[in-house]
Amino acid sequence: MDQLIPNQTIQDYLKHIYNLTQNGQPANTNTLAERLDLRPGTVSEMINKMAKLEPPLVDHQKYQGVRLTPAGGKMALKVIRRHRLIETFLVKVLGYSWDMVHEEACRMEHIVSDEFEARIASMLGEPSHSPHGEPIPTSALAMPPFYEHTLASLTTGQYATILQVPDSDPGLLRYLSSIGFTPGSKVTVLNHSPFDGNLMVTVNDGNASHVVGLPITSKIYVKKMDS
Amino acid sequence: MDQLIPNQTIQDYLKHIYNLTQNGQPANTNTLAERLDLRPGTVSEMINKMAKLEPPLVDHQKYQGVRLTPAGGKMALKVIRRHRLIETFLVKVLGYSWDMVHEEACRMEHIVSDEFEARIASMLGEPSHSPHGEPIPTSALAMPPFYEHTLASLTTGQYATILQVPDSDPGLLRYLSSIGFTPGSKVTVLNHSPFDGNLMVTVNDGNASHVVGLPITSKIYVKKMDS
DNA sequence: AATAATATTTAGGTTATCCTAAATTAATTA
DNA sequence: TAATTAATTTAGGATAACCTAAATATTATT
Ligand SMILES: [Mn+2]
Ligand SMILES: [Mn+2]
Ligand SMILES: [Mn+2]
Ligand SMILES: [Mn+2]
Repeated sequence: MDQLIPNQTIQDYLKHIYNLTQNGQPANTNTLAERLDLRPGTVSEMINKMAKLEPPLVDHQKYQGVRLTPAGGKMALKVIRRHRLIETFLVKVLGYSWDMVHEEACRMEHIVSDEFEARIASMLGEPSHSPHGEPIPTSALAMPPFYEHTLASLTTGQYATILQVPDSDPGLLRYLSSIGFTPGSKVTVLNHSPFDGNLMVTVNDGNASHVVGLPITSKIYVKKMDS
Repeated sequence: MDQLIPNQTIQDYLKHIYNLTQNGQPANTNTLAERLDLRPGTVSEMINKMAKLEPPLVDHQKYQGVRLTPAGGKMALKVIRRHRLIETFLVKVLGYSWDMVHEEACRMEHIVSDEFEARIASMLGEPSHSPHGEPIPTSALAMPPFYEHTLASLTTGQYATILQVPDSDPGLLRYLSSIGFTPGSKVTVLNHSPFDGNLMVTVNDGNASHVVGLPITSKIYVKKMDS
C-alpha cells in the first residue's frame, strides 16, 4: 500500500478534497486553493494531473469541481488515518499539548512507514479518535459516519457532550482547553442569543459561565443529551 | 535554530560531507555522488550552491574537494543528532529491530521539530549512543571523539568490547545480531588469518565460533581489552 | 436576454533538483 | 616530460511545483 501513495503535495490535495466533499458537493478550485494556500491556477493544473494519473485519483470535468475516485478516497483515508494517529501519539506518548500536534502531524503523515503507523496504532490500542475528537479511520480504512450536531444548534436549557473540536488553530485550541471545551466535557446552555447566535454555557456543571460565538460553536460537534 | 537548517537535500549533503571529512581530508565529488546516489555533475553544482549560501555551509576550491564551514558543521551535527535520537527512539520506545530504523530515521530527521527532538531525547534520558553504537551529539551539538580501533586490528588471542557497527545495511545488521555482534558484546579472537584478514572469534565466551571477513571487521569499532 | 461579476482554466515564466554528455583540470604512468 | 587516465566542472536540458496575468466559462443581476 505504501508505494501506491503519491508524494506529499498530492497527499495534501487528497486530504482537503476529502474534507470538502463530505457534504456531497464537489470541491471547487478556489476553496481548495485557499485551504492549500496556493493560487487557483496552481490548483487547476494539479487537479488536471491527478485526474490523469493511473489510476485517476479524482473525477473532474471542467468548471464543475472535483471529487475523489475510489482510489483517491482510499489514499485520502490512509493519510487522514496517519495524521490522526500521529496526533494521538504525540499527545499520549510524547506529552505534547493538543495545540502543538496538528502541524507536526501534517509533516510526519507523509513520510512515516506502514511499520510506524502499525506500531503506534498498536501501542495506543487502535484508538478511534484523535485528541481533538476526530474519528480515525481503521486500518482497513473504514471511516465512521460524520457527526450531525454542532454546539450552535443547541438552545437555552439544552445540554450536550462535546465530541469534536477544530484541530488546526493552536490559539483556538488553547482557548478551548482554557474554558474546558474538550471532547467528553458536558456543556449546558444557560442562554442562547437569538440574533448573534452567542451561547452562554457552563462546562461540567461548574460555576463559571462562558459566552461563545457562532464562529466557534458552529465548528464544535456534540452529542445532544436532550432533557 | 530550526529555521537555520536548509532543506532535506542540503541536510543529507551535510551529513555525508561530515562523515567523509572525519579523516581530516576534504570530501571529493565522486565519493559524495556515490554516497548520495547522484551523478557527479549534480553534486558539483550543489556544492557550489552551498558554498555561496549566506552563511556558506562549505569551503570549496575548484578540483580540491569540500569541507564544512563552522555553520555547515553545526547543521550537520544537528541532523546527525536527530537521526541517531530517532533511531534510538524507534528501537527503545516503538520496539523496532535495529535493522529497520536507519531508513525511517533518514526520512524523519528532516521534518521533525525541535520540540519533537527535545521530547524524545528527554524521554530516552539524553542517550549518548544510537542502537548501532554511534555517538549522539549533545543538545549543544558537542560530538564525542571518534573511536580508534576496529575489530580488524585485533590479532589472535586478543579480546575487545564492540562499540559500534555500521548502521545502514539491514541485511548486515540482521547477520550481526544473529552472531551476537552488538554493542557491548565481548569478542575474543581465536585466530587471525594473515593473508585474507579473516578473524575467527567467539562472542561473550560462548561455544560457537564465527569466521568474519575484513569487509565487516574493518567497519566495526571496538574497545581493546588487551590481555 | 444582455451585462456584470465570479470562478476557472490556460499561457508563459521561475526555481529547485535532478540528468547526460562534453570540456576541462589534475593525477598517474610510461 | 608527455601521454594517458581519472576526477571534476560546465553546458544544456528535463520535470515538478509553484507563480502572475490573460482568456474563457459560468453564474448572478439588471
Ligand atoms: Mn490535525
Ligand atoms: Mn501534510
Ligand atoms: Mn543510521
Ligand atoms: Mn535523511
